Amino acid sequence: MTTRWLTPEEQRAWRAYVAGYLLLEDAIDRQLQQEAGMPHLYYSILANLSESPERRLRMTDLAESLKITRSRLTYAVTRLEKDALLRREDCRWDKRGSVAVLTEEGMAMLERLAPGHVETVRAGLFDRLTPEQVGQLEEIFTQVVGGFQDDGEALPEELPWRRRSSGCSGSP
Amino acid sequence: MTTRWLTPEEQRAWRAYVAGYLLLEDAIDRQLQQEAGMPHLYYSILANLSESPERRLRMTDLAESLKITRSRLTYAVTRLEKDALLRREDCRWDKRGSVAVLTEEGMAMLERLAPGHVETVRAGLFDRLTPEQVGQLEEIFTQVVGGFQDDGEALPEELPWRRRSSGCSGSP
DNA sequence: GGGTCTTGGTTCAAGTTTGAAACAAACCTA
DNA sequence: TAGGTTTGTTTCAAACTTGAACCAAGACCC
Repeated sequence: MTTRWLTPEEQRAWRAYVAGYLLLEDAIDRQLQQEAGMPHLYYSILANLSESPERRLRMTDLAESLKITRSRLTYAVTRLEKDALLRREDCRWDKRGSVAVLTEEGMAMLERLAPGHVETVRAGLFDRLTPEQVGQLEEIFTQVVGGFQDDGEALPEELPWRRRSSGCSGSP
Repeated sequence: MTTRWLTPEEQRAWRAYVAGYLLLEDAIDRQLQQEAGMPHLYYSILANLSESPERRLRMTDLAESLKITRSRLTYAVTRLEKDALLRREDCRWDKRGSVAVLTEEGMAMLERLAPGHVETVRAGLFDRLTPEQVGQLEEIFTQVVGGFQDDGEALPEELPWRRRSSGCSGSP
């Protein structure tokens, strides 16, 4: 089959989108870099941990939830651990595994950074959108994310009862 | 003033958006990397040049149009030049300037890559959206981009008649 | 003309990302 | 239970990005 090129509408949308996310990411990265010497992803790691039960998550689950590679996560976590914002612990039920745990310092850092970060996200995005557009944005990207889930796993949750829970909770 | 946190709707939209663009960028990068050993940005540089008059653009204009730093562009252009996909020429009207010019090889490469690239963008994004959503996406990100224009330049086009054209066209 | 400021572009070191390869533990199967 | 496969994670080198510092060359100003 011959290529289905983008329609003019799609082209315009694509260009706007690419320009927009570059500007937005840039603004966010710059803000966090200034405030804490840390890029957006690293903030997201801390934020993600802070919302998990006991503020801990297995590496693979964290990577999956953040949509990044394990290797990328390893590097980031090593750095954050060096900064004492989180620590690694061995998973007691699976000796291969390791879990990242947010430290008190990490939590404090997050609380310090959150207002400025939110402000940047607002200024760059939400303050420019109507409530309807916020809904549209969610809908659009939920569909996008959903699309990739299907691709990756062929049959999502093929064997639900075998899915290991992220596990490794409970204090040491 | 106390922080205006994100509403639940905004939070959901933000999460979906961040996850979505990571997956999308990843898919696009991976596809181009496989096909041509080149990340998305490098493809965009070639594409951008191919659409300019005489397939040439000044570095600064190119950087601005792509929303990236000059330094990042310098690095990318150096690499692409090494691959003979474009070449640098001196700007004759401004001895500081240099222009990137798409070569025949570059154009050929672009034509080879375009179908697969479009297919990836379609599969990841447009095939999952209704025509209305395409319009919404454009609207949303056009507003986002617009927002940043204002920030950067205070008064956009403050002195329109002084705006230098990208210039440096015409064959050597 | 000779400062001074701005603009266009590159360079450099430090930090990050990538994908493939390496490892080790866990799981399976005969 | 030994051998083979899968899974969880790290390591490594190569590529890319970042921001600050730098070097011209234009522009402005007296």
